[in-house]
Amino acid sequence: MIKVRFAPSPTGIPHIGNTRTAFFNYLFAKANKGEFILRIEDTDQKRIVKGAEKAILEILEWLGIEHSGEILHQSERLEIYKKYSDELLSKNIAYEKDGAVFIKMPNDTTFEWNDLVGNKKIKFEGKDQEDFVILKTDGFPTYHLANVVDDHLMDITHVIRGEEWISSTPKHLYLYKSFSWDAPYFAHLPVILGPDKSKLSKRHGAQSILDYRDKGYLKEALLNYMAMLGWNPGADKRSDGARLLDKRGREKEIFSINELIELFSIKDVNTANPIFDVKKLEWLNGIWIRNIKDLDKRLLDFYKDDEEVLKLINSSKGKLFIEAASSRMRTLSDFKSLVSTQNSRAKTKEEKEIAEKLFQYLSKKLGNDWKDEELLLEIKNFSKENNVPFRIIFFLMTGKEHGIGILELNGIYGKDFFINNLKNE
RNA sequence: GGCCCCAUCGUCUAGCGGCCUAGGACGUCGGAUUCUCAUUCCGAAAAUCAGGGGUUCAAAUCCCCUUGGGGCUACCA
Repeated sequence: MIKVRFAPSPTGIPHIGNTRTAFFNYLFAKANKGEFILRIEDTDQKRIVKGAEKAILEILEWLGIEHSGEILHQSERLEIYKKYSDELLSKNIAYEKDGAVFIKMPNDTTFEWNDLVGNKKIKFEGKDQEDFVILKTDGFPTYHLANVVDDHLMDITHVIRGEEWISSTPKHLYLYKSFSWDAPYFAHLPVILGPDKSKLSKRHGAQSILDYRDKGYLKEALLNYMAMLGWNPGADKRSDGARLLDKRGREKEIFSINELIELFSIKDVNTANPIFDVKKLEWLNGIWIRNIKDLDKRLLDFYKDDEEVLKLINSSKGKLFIEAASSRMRTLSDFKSLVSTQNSRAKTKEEKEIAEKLFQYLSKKLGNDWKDEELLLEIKNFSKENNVPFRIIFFLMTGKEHGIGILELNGIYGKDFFINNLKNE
């Protein structure tokens, strides 16, 4: 049975790259009816960041990346690593120096494996390998030891991790060999780069999934985007060998989590480093906002601490607001400004005169009942007769330069809203 | 520096020897629809497939070199 793991170290809040690694492990497990476990690699006591583990769990939970079984902490398994370190010491594969345990790397061995990403052989010569520490003076193991021991003990079949681990894979291979254990399959995912082709970092704006969540991105969009960064469903998924197409006949790129699970294959992961493009993420988020069936619930959750917006959504007009706003949102945070009745700026003197004129005009033509069709017709007439561009009229009537349509606002607030704005200083 | 990975429009990518005068998407620019802004629709510009050598009847696709980018080079992961 296939078993994979996500093994973050709590030394910081995971960014898009780390999270994608977790997601690919999850997709791989799900796609193969396997198991996905979570292991916290807290072996570097000095670098542990308070709250990091909590953030990791929060991210996974929010995205719906569920693990099975207990969450293991390497810091609670020190005796185990000590035991295996001793074993290598007794086998003369390891030696002690300055109170730490080192592995003596053999010069005459070639370390080679077939990497699942790109399906290629990667080879390192023993002579290029330096001895390395497996047990530190503080009694904690290094990643190399703990990782190999745990992966073996937990029957991990596939190690899917970031490409930054390629260089240390020979160390791991040697450890497996020294313990006479079978090594798992390895799949090294290319790291995601920032717009300037450097490693993704704070400089590239909000970096953790939590930040994106707080900015109003949907998990569906984030997951969809992360999956498409460096992966795409190969044509071989279809019996006729054709590409997956959408309704318009274009290559499909909007995928639900279930579709991703169904289509995911590690063979289809790209070998090149993709660059994170927030523009495409925004576009995807807009698509998902317009397609998600429970937008109202998402908004309620997103604005759970915002009384004002909450009241609006829960009001009898809530549905109309959401409907009117949905095509105009790229993130959930757009909702608030969209439904706000706050004037975007003051009217100029000239605009005030037009507003008054428009008010008189509409009152005269429409009387007491401002019906949609007539309202629209009269606005157009006024626009034409007085040579006032529609965008000015929109501003005068709604108080904003752009936003939800006049007819939609008429349905929500009725004529008083417009009159107020026209009369408003 | 050494070792390793990578290389198709600005970006994400399709492509696995003939279907490629290289397709799609984001972004950009035009246009249509439209009550502003969006949405939706249509169209355009945008890659001599990093460069150079091979192999082959035929190469974006295979091989080599160069260049460029990335990773590792810690008693960090």
